[in-house]
Amino acid sequence: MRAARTPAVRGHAGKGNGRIQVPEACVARLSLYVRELGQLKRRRVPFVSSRRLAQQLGLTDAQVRRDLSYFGQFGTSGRGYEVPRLHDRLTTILGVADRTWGVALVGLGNLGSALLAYRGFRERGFAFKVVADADPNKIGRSLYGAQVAAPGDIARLVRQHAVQIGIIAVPVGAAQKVCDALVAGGVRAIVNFAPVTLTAPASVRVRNADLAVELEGLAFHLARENHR
Amino acid sequence: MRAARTPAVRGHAGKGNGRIQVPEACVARLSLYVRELGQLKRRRVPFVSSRRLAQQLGLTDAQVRRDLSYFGQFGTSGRGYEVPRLHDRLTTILGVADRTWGVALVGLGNLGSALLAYRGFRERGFAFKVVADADPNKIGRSLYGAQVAAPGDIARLVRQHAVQIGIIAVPVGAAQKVCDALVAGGVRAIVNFAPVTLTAPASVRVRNADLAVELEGLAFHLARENHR
DNA sequence: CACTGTGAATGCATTCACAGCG
DNA sequence: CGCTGTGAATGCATTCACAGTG
Repeated sequence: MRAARTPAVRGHAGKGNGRIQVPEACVARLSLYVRELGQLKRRRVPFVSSRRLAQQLGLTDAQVRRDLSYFGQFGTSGRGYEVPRLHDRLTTILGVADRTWGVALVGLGNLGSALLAYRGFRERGFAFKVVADADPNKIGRSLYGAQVAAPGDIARLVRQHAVQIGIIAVPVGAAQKVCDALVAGGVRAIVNFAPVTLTAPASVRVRNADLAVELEGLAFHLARENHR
Repeated sequence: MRAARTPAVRGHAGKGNGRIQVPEACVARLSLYVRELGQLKRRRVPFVSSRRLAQQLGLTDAQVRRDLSYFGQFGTSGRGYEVPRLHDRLTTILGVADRTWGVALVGLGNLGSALLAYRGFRERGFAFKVVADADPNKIGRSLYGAQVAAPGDIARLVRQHAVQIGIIAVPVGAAQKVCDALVAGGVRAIVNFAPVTLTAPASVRVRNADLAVELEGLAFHLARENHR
C-alpha cells in the first residue's frame, strides 16, 4: 500500500492558476473520508463533526479539519459538516463521481479473479474494460461480463477503449512485459501486485501493492517487541 | 496507512549499543531492499552500490545509504555493499530469517483464496496455521493443506497455535466481529482487507489494505491532470 | 456555546554535501 | 579515485492553539 516508486509526487506545480498543493498523505485519506461519509449518508446522519469523523477513522480532529480545508470550506461553525453535501463534494474531487474510470486487468490467477469479482470497484466508479491472461484455456472465454484477451492484444485494446488505469496481477517473470504493453497502449497509471519493481516512463504513475510487504512490515515490529 | 500515534520504533546504531529511532517509512522500504537483494544474490552479484540499488528501486542513493545506516554499517568504501551479507543481515532484522510467523486467515472468498494460494507468503516466512470461513460448505474441508474452521473457533485456535498475525478477508459486515475474535485469541497484528475502519486495542497493530483505496488515489491524480 | 478554519510551532523524512576510508 | 556514512539543511506533514462564526 505504500508506494515504492514515489517519483517526487507533487500535488501540482501551478500555484498561479489557483490550484492548491495537496499533501500526498492527505490524498490517501481522502477516499477513507468518502467511504465513511457514504456510510453515514446511508444511515441518514445529517451532520458530523471533525471530532466524530476522526474518532471513527482513528485520526485526530485537527487532522480532519486540515485535510478537508485543502479542498474548500464545507463546515458550519457549531454544527459540523453536512454529510450528504460533503460526501458529494469529496466524491467529485476524488474523480469518481461524475465519471467512470476504465481499467485493464492483466492476470486471472487467484488474485486477478478476486479483483475482477470484487464489487467494490464497480460501485466506486471503476469498470474493467479490458481483461487479459496468458492461459490459452481462458482466452476468449467470458468472465464476469468481460471477454478474456490474449497478452498480445493488450496494447491495442487498451488504446481502443481509452483505458487509463492498468492492474498487473501476473507472476514476477511476466510483470515487466505486461507493464510495457500497458504503457504502449497509453495507460497513465498502474497498480502492480507483482513483487518486483517495474520500470516505466515518469509520466506513468506506478503504485505497488505487494501483499507480502504488508506482512513483513508487521513482522518487523513484532520481532522488535519480542526481543526487548 | 494507519495513523494513530507513531510508536517509537527503535533500531541499533553501528557503534555502541545505543538504540536509535527508525523512521516508519524506512521500515516500509526494508522489505523492498530484501526483495531486491534476494534477486541479486540469486544472480551471484557480489557487490552493489547504493546508487545501483537506488536506481533499481526508484529511490535516491542518499536515501538508500541513510536507510541502511539505521541498522548498522554494512558497506565498504569504494566498493559498495556485499550482497549476501547485507541480505542475510536485513532478513534477520526484518524478523523473517530465523523464524516463521503463524498467520490466521479468515474469509475464503476470492481474495482469501488468493492469499492462501500465494506462495510468496510461505517463502517469506509466513505460515497459515489457522484458516476459517463462515460458509458451512467450506468448514471442515481441507484447502492448501489447511483445515477450514468455523468462525466460532477462531479465538480458541489462534490461542492454541500461538498465532500472532491475523488477516481479515471477509465482507464489511463481518469484519469487526472477526477482528474481535482474533484479538480475543491474542493476535498482536492484523491486516484488514475489508473496506471499513476497525476498532481494536492500541496494543494490536492494525494495517488496512483496501484495494479500492489504491485505485482511488490514482484516480484523484488523473482527474487533476485532465482538467488542466 | 460547539465547532470550523488556519497561522504558527513542532516533529518527521528526505536531500545535500562532504569528510573519510579502502 | 569511487563510494560510504552522517551532520546539517531543507522540505513535508501533523499538531497546537485560538480567533472567528452560526
